[in-house]
This record gives sequence, structure tokens and C-alpha cells, in this order.
Amino acid sequence: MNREVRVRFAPSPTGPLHIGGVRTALYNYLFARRHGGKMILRIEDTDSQRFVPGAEEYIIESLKWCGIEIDEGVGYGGPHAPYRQSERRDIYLKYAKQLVDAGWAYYAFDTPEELDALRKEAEEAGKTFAYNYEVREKLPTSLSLTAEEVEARIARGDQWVVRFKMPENEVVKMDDLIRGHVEMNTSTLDDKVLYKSADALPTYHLANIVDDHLMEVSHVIRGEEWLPSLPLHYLLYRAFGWSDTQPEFAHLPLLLKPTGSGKLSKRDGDKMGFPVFPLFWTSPTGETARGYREDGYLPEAFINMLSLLGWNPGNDKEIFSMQELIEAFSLDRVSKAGARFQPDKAKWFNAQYMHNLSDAELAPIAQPILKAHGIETTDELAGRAAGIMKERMTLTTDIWDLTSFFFVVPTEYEEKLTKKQWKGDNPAMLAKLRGVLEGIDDFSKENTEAVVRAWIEAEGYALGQVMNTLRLALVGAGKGPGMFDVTEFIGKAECLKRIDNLIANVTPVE
RNA sequence: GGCCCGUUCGUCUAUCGGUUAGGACGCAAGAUUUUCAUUCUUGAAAGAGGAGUUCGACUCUCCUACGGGCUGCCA
Repeated sequence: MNREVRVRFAPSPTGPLHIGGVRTALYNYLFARRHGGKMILRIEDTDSQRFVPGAEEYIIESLKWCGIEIDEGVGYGGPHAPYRQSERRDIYLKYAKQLVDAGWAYYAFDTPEELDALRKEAEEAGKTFAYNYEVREKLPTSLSLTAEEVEARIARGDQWVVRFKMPENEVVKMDDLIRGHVEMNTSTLDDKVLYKSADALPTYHLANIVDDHLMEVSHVIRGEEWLPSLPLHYLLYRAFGWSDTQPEFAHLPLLLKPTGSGKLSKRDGDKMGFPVFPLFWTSPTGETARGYREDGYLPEAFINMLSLLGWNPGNDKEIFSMQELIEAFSLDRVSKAGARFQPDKAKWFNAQYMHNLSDAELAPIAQPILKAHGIETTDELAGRAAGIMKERMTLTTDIWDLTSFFFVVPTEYEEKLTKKQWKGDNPAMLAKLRGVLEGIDDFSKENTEAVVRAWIEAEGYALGQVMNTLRLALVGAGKGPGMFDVTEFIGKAECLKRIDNLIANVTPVE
């Protein structure tokens, strides 16, 4: 089948999008771009009960942050608008009725409470209740009731649903781009609800098939949890007479918890100390969840990390830009088994990306962090400071701890370092070093280092002794880059001032 | 319980019948070092078990075990 590639990401706005969802969106996007196709964002809000205000905006913002571009869809428009299913209600009823008229579906009048009771009853008898060929003619449905009775019930406002009439014993043969050929016997399946009168909305199954058809979707790339529904979807395409344009399917392996069992869930993040969501989230009820963006991850690193959970390029390359991912991506290199999410690897990816940023790229990341701590400085200096320290950064949130001493005069001195260095000859030595520094005109890193090293050698000091004492004066703690990075950055006047501060304010140990 | 999908180092994975089973994260040791890091080198670490097919199986088939998903008028 040689048609235009059109894929969709179709989340349900029931809360923040979790990283499993982001990965599904990413794979759809990569596939679309790889094949010069279109990426559609459809919002599947057919469950009025679980709708969460703000979730849709969160989804759109998340995709933007990740660099996953949408060609058509909610927030973007397009030839098949609207893309929000709640705005397409009238379409679905028509198709549901078409199925009933053609004998592929029927009306059912049971209430949810009645069905709950039946399930409970079956459970107590050690069986599983299934709404299928065995019971549908014994329950109040348009298959057991007369046409007049059905009409009367509908007319008087009884609630009803449309259920798919699952064939009794048929082997459905399916193909999955990742799993290959799959077969399932319909006798193990039940009669799924397709449409509910209570809120005049379809369920996922109907809306999904109708919209994918109407929106001319060519490939459905979704999570493995949908594999059990695939026969229903195949049958639905057949019932509508759309089998010839039915999309191809690819069911992605699930993202699993880092430890323990089960798929990655919202609660794992808080429990194990890593975000499960791309962005910070505040629910309407005030609950919050941390996000990769706010925790200090770069979107490129986040995406790179996610791309490799369930897919690999077939070689040892691990660092990929979005463009490189697009060029390398292919569904037949997606693995079949679930992938455990690994927080440590996410950090490693971020560190790699941090190390590769230029000063100019670092500046806009560092500026808001410095500003938040009351530091007003130029982009040039912010970028330079972060650049000097980037090798030690894992997250962008490390920036303050690693660069604060460039901008803030130390007022407190780390106890451990003070005890070790601020004793014996060192105060006198530092005073002499002050004189040496004062005499240097070219305060560049290279020149200062050359002069000071020569002085150290001439005086017979140990390098570590001098450097660490100077570090105590300039940084106040046993951290930071090479000392001459610091001297150059803060300049001569500031250097002398910080040395004076230490000498004046801290009495030597012993 | 039923149905479906899966199973290579602790984790993510390479291998598409013949390899000393490779890489990465993490871990350990060493080197570098001016603190803290970075970086570099080295090391430990795997084909779930059992039957087949084959000259030969991690790779193909079957069984078992284990893991996961689904089993809603949720997606």
C-alpha cells in the first residue's frame, strides 16, 4: 500500500501526559518525519467522567517542549477539524446506527449497576462474566426485545448503549509491524460498548476507528496495552467496509518500573525520586508532580533518552539529535519486550548534553537561575561562568551551586577546608601571594598561572598548599574549577578583596 | 481464572545458524588532578529451564517456568 503516511498521537486528557505517552508521541513523530508524512494530534475526550481541566494544554505544551511538531490537530487546525472528539459527537452516532442497521451491533439496555451485579454474581460462582454471544440474547437488547419494545424504551428515555456483536467463533488474522502475525479467536472476546446514550459519546473503540478512517490515518502506532483490542478494531473496519484502507498497526512495548513489577505509573516518580512527567503539573485539586523540565533536564537529552527505550539503531551510537533520530528511526528496530525505565541513564544523557553546550547556549539557561538568586549579570558572563563549570554539571539545576562563587563574595568558609589550610605558615604565605597578585598587570589565566607557579617554585611552597589556601579565600569551599579560571573571571581587584576578607575576618586555626 | 504478548550482563541493548556473545548506564580498581568533578584505562557481569530440528543454536520449533498487558457504559 503506497499512500501518504499519516500518523496520530491520540491522548486522553485525563491528567498529565506521562513519559510513556511522550515516547509513543515521539515514535509517531519520528515515523512521520522519516517518511515525509503528517503528524496529527487528536484529543480523545470521550470519557466525560475522567476529563481533567488543563490536561489538554499540558499535553500540547509538553510536545512543544520536547520538539515534537504537530502538523494537524487540536491547537493547530487542519483539513479534518475538529480534532477534539467531544466536538465530533454527531459523527459517531451516525456510524453507530449504521452498524446496528447492518446487523454488526445492537442496542443494550442494561444499566451499569445491573452489569456490576452480574459480574459479582459470576465471580462468586468462580466464573468470569462476559457480555458475549452466550448472554446477549438473554439480556435486554435489541436482539432479545421486539422492535416495538426497543423503540418504546428509547422513546421513553431509557438509557442504552450500542454494543458490537462479536462473531461467535472466528479466527481473526492480524498483522503487526512489530510483532508480526497474530491470531485470535473471537469466542474469547466480548461485545464491547461502542456508544453510550448517557453522555451521547462513543467509546474509544468506535471513535478511534471512525476518526482514523476519516482522518486518513495510514499507521497506528500505540502502546501494547491495545493489542487485545486489535481484533475488535479489525472487525470494525470490516463492518464499516473500510478494510481496504485500514491502517497498519504497530504496538509498542511498555515502559516498566525501574525496579519491582508492573508498568511505570505516576506514583513511581515520587517514590523513587525521579520525574514521570515531562513538565511540572498541578492538578485542579492542587496536587503536584515534578517534571523533567523543572528538574533541570534539557529537552534534547530527555528525548534522546526516551528514544532508546524500546528502539535502537543497530549500532553503538547513543547520542542522537532529533534530526538524526528521524533519519535512523525504523519500526522494525523497535523491540518487543517491555523496557525498564532507568533514572540513572536519564541523568547520564543530560550530563552529556550539558557538557556539549557552548557558552552562548548556556547563557540563557544560566540567566534565570542567577536572577532567581539575585544576581544581575551579562549574558556573556553568565555563559562564561557556566561554561567553565559545565563538565561538572548533570542537571541545569546544578548551575547555581557550581557557579555562585563567581558572583558572590564568600562570607562563610567551609569548616573542613579552613581547618586544613588556614593554619601554620599559610596566612603569611597568602599575604605574600597577595602582593604577587597585586603586581601582575596581565591578569589573564595563562599569565597569572605562569607568574604564580614561578613564585611558588622560587619560594619552595607545595602547589596544593598554595592553591587550596587561595581557594579558601576566593571560593570559601573545596569546590570550583582551577584557581586561575577563578582569578581571571573575577579579576584582580576582586581577588585582592577576597584575600583581604579572609585575612581580616577569620582567625587562623591553633 | 481466561486470552494475548514477551524472555541475552543488575538495567537499556547488539547478534538476523558458525563471534573470545559486542556496546552503554550503574558498580569496582587504577591513572590524571589544585578542591570537587570531568576524562582515560582496566575489571566483574548475560543467552530462564527442558526437549527437539541441524554438522552446528542465543538465534528455528515445542513444552515448562517467569514477566507483562487485557479481561469497564476508561483510554
